[in-house]
Amino acid sequence: MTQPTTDNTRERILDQAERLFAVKGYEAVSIREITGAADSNLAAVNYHFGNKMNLYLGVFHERWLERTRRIRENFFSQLADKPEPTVPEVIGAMARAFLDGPLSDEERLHHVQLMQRELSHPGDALKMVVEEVMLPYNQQLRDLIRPNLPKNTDEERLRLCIISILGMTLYFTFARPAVSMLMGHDYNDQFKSLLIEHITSFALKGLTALKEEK
Amino acid sequence: MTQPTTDNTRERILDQAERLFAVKGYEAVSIREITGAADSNLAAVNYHFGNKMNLYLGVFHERWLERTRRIRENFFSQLADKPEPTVPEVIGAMARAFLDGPLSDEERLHHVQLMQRELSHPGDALKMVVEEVMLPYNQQLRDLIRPNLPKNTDEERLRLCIISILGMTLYFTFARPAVSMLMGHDYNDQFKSLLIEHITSFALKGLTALKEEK
DNA sequence: TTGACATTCAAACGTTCGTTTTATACAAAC
DNA sequence: GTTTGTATAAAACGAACGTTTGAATGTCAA
Repeated sequence: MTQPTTDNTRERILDQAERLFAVKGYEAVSIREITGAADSNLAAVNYHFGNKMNLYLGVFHERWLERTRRIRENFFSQLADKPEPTVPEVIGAMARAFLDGPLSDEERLHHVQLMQRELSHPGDALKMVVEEVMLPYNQQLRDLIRPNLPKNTDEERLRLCIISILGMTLYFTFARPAVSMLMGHDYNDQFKSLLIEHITSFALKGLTALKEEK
Repeated sequence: MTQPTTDNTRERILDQAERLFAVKGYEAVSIREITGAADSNLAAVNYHFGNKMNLYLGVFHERWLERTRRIRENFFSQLADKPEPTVPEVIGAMARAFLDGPLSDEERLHHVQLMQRELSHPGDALKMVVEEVMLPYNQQLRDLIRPNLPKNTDEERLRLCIISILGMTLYFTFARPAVSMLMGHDYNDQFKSLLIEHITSFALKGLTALKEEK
């Protein structure tokens, strides 16, 4: 083989780093723990990524962004055969893409946990998360929904609605342990369906608030 | 004076520990940083609290719970002269209690950040947060709202609505930097008013989804 | 004044951390 | 065959960590 395994170690480190950073947080994970889980040498992190923070940013650039792309693709594929999707179709597609989409339960949790960490404790990755992901996705959602709203709909209020819907969806993902305790049962398939249903109908009704401004 | 300052050091440590734990997270803060900010000796933490984790739990028990109590009091005082408050009055009071209530901007941020950290990365304080605060508060909100809903309203769906409204409200607090970037301006008084208005109207409309179940 | 107790302090404990260094293995290039 | 470059390995670095120790200080009752 010419290129047998160019960089298997690097990929294994990224995998384990994403998992551990998501579960425990940046400071709570040591390089030794990551390289141990990745079956590689301690110095491999510094060889492939320079230092720990660069590995953290690498997780976002080479893993997290990829997951984001898959969620977005799933979202648009749900609307592919609908040239002019209705609002409930858009909202439903978004809820399904996040809660029942292309990611496994574990992947989805890690994905949102990493994002969550940057949102509540802004670090070096927040700018990228907002500018490269949240801003364009928010705008796409607005553009899909706006044709179905009154022409004089306030742009600022529409933005707040989109943020609310996404925030609600994220909340049901990363606060899963608390939600389970509050609801009295865990996240089985039936409950996930109920969640998607709830988010869709609640958000759909919430959006009607836009039609009643003075 | 008989009891001049029984334990001033202990209180200063709790103050600084809450601030630093909220801003940086548990693992990112060292005992040396806390005692330095509190102008006390390094060993004071271990003398007054035993160890670092006990100090963290102490922050929740002796600071965070107190803040929760003040928010709840503010909420109920808004409804004090209304024996049978309407749904918009309840929702509005909740949004104001969280976003414009008795806490300073800094206090509110720290309060929600601490809570947020436990929700997204469950630790030893999550059980207390959910059982002593979220469960009773959720129930009180449900009891206030239910009289104004159809009698056959599904209890489970109502719970989901309450969680959604609280989640939305929390989201606008702890994700403030991201929201600012998405909205294009910062959290001044005018924007906070707009937020309260938005949350109230969006949640009110969202609740109407409960009336249309099969 | 003495004794007992509570609190503060400086110093050190052993451990773990991120990072660096040095050496080794192995491929392709000359 | 030698050189060059890439990847992994073991060992060590100084710094910072949480925690413990034992002496010093202050307070109040006897």
